[in-house]
Amino acid sequence: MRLQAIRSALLAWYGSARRDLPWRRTSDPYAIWISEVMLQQTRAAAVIPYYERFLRAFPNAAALARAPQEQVLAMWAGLGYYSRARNLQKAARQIVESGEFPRDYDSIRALPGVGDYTAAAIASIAFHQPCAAIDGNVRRVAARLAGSNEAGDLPPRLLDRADPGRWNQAMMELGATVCLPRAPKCGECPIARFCAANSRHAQHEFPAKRARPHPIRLRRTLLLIRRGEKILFTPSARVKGFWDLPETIPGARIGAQLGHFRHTILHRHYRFTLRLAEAKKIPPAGRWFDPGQWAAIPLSTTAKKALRLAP
DNA sequence: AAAGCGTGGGT
DNA sequence: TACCCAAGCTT
Repeated sequence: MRLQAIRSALLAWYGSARRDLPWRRTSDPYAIWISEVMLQQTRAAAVIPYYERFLRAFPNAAALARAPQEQVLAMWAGLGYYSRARNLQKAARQIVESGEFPRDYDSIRALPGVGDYTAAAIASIAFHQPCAAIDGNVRRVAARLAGSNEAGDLPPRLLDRADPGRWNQAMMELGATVCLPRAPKCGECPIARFCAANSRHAQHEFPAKRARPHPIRLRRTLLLIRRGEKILFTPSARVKGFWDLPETIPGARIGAQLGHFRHTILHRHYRFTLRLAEAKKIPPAGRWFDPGQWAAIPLSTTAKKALRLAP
């Protein structure tokens, strides 16, 4: 494999074709860490507004460490995989405790919520350490390049030791914009001439696809219970740490149907019906929030969708 | 080590 | 509509 020729071709392409993403304008390890955690299993386009708001609210590890967890979850609401937000804050407290952001791969890897990929990304981008960051994009690019689903040794061999952070981002950018999972744009690919899969017209064979759990369809009713401007919320039955509209309240009088919406949580496909209701006795865990408070509390996505239907 | 964890955009 | 799957980590 012509490693140096591949490096030159990909880096030349990255120099001219990369997207302008906000986390590429910083060299602050804290900001790079936040962006990498937000990007776990999440598209760049979805991350951008969250990244900007989060850094404004919590500009450094100390600010994140001292914030109430409710405020951190409220900022994360809608981004998904909420254990990321809890781990982020746990890690921020460790960083403040230790006095500085960890600078080497092993110490970064030891932070809660940071696995092999994220540690390598931070170490290479923020600290110029020679670590290959291997995410889903890089695995796919490597598998096609080598024409094999056992190409795990390729990313570290290919890593550009002169600028590992830039190299890792170039590999991921190629996977995210050109070497796409279902319909790769091989005609636009700067390294197609080195690609074993492309030469055999076998791009679709890589990577091997995994089995998925079969979908489950569910129906649920949410209740809209008002007291003046305030609405009754209860702890979410689906997403830990979030507030949702109640589903059932003993003795409640169920009234008019206000609308429907769909919501999927992993393989569970819900169809929700929103109904007006009145309740004499409310559950002890219930709390009343008016619209002015909704931005400051962790509100589940189902509650947000339901409230859009409320007259 | 397989399974659980969210959501939204693309096809 | 239905399905795919994304800059993964934890237990």
